[in-house]
This record gives sequence, C-alpha cells and structure tokens, in this order.
Amino acid sequence: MLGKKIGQKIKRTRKSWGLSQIELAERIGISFQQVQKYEKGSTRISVVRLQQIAEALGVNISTFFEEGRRAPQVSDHALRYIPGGDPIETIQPLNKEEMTLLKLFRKTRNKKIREGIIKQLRGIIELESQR
Amino acid sequence: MLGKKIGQKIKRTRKSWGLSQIELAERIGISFQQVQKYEKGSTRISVVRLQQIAEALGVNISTFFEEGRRAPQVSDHALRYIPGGDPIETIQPLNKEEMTLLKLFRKTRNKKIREGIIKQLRGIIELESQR
DNA sequence: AAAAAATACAACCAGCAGTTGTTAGACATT
DNA sequence: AATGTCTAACAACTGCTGGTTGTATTTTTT
Repeated sequence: MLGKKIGQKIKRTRKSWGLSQIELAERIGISFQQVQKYEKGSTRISVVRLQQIAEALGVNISTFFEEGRRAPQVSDHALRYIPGGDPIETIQPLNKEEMTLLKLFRKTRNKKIREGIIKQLRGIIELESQR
Repeated sequence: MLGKKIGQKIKRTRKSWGLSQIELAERIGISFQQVQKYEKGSTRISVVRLQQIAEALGVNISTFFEEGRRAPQVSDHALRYIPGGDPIETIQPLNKEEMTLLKLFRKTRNKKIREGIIKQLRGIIELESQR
C-alpha cells in the first residue's frame, strides 16, 4: 500500500469541512477522480500537491504527517538535529563525545599524527562496512 | 522551479551528516542522480519519497516544511540547547581536516572503537607535551 | 420517485520520475 | 606527478504512473 494513511486524513479533513471531492478538486485545479485516487492511496501524492491540498483545506501540511500516537523514541541521530540549519557549511551540533574528540584533535600539533588518526578511522570504517 | 526550498533542505541536512548523494541514494534505494534532481528541485518529490528521505536522514518529515527558521549562529550563543541532550559548547568553525575527522568519527558505529580513538589521542598529547 | 449530486471504477495517454552514461573536479595514494 | 577513487553536475532515454475522460452506482435532495 502506498500513502494510504495520508489519503484517509485528506478525506477526513475534507469531509470535516463539508466539501465534496468535486469542490476540493476544483480548488486545486485537478479532476475529482484524481482526488479519489489520492484519498484511496492508489497514486502517489507529490509534496507540492499535498501542499496545495493542505492550503485548499486550510490546514497545516504537517497535519497529514502527525501520527495518532506519538512514538517518543527518537534516534539520537535525530536528537542532534537542529531544524533549518544554515547554508551549506553547517554541521550538526557536536555531542559531548565529538566535542572531546575535537578538542583533543586540536591539541595534537603533529600533522603526521593527525593524518594517521584519520587514516586509521578510514580503515576502521572500511572494516565495519564489510558485511 | 518546483519544490526548490525542500530540495535545499534535503541537501543541507544530508551534508550536515556528511553523507554523499550516493550514500543517501543507497539508503532509499534509488540512483544518486535522482537524489540530485530532488535537491535541485527539477522533479517532484512524492510524499512517500520524502518520508523515506526523512527517515534515512534521521529527521522528522515536518522538518522539510518549516519555513526559513534558521539555527542560531554558533558565534551568537555560548550554549545551545539540544532536545534531550546536554548543552553544547560553542566551537570554532571547523577546518577541512577537522571536518573530515568528524565525518569519519560519526560513521564509526562501534562505541568502543570511538572511545579507543579518544583514549589514543589523550596518550599522544601526553607524549607530545613532555619534551 | 425522479432529479441531482457525490462517489466509484475503468481505460487511455502524455509527461515526467527514475534510469544509465558521460564528464569533470577534488582528494588520496603510489 | 601520475594514477586511482570519490563526488557531483549534466544529458539522453524510457517505462511507469499521475492525471485525464467516460460511464456506472450510490446517496441526497426536492
């Protein structure tokens, strides 16, 4: 199944406004049959379409993504993310371990040694990635 | 242009994790050239795709919809708040070598090994300091 | 109970999502 | 400095599917 969940939410939201498929379709400039497919989940909805739909229904687009129940478990991956970082050069904020690493690395005056550390890491990753 | 905004955010998020287009593409099972198109905004991104991308990048999908909220500049804040994490000290911008180090370090999934690297650095510094 | 409106289902087609191929620059390794 | 590797931009091709129109069925209104 494709994004069926989202389709159901579209339908629900549409109905909550008392709109028909036809009316919604007109608002976003497509055929009502296509709206059917969205709601049924038989075709993929592009992001821009969903934005149009959200606008036509007067809701925030994130509405369609919110889970009924919230899974509080987030990857520590995600924990370190800061929304809307800067242009290209931005990096993820450093966690404590990474901070330690960086400080120590900066104290290492010898260039060869720093290069060695990096080389070593490369080797380790290569090993790890061998499955 | 199409959802260019979103493409830029994808690119930014990907880079912040030090991932290449290829790596991201592999994670979601498409060609890296297609990732390019997403980032450049030359093709529409379906919602399910964006969900895959969000998952591959370890961020919530709504991240990509939030309007131009920018992360505070590092230099402006002595401390940063990371949800669920410890406060983070401000750091100097990373040079290229440090950037490389960090990327590699982050790819090292084995905790023991990361700790080993740090331990090793401590030893080296100790050696260097006794002249 | 007939008309009208809303939804469902099917078949068709053009556009584009996704592919492969090539090229070029940046880094590493010898 | 020569060579290989990794990354990314761009072009050209193609199969799939997003979107269409047409028709049938259900639900609502009068």
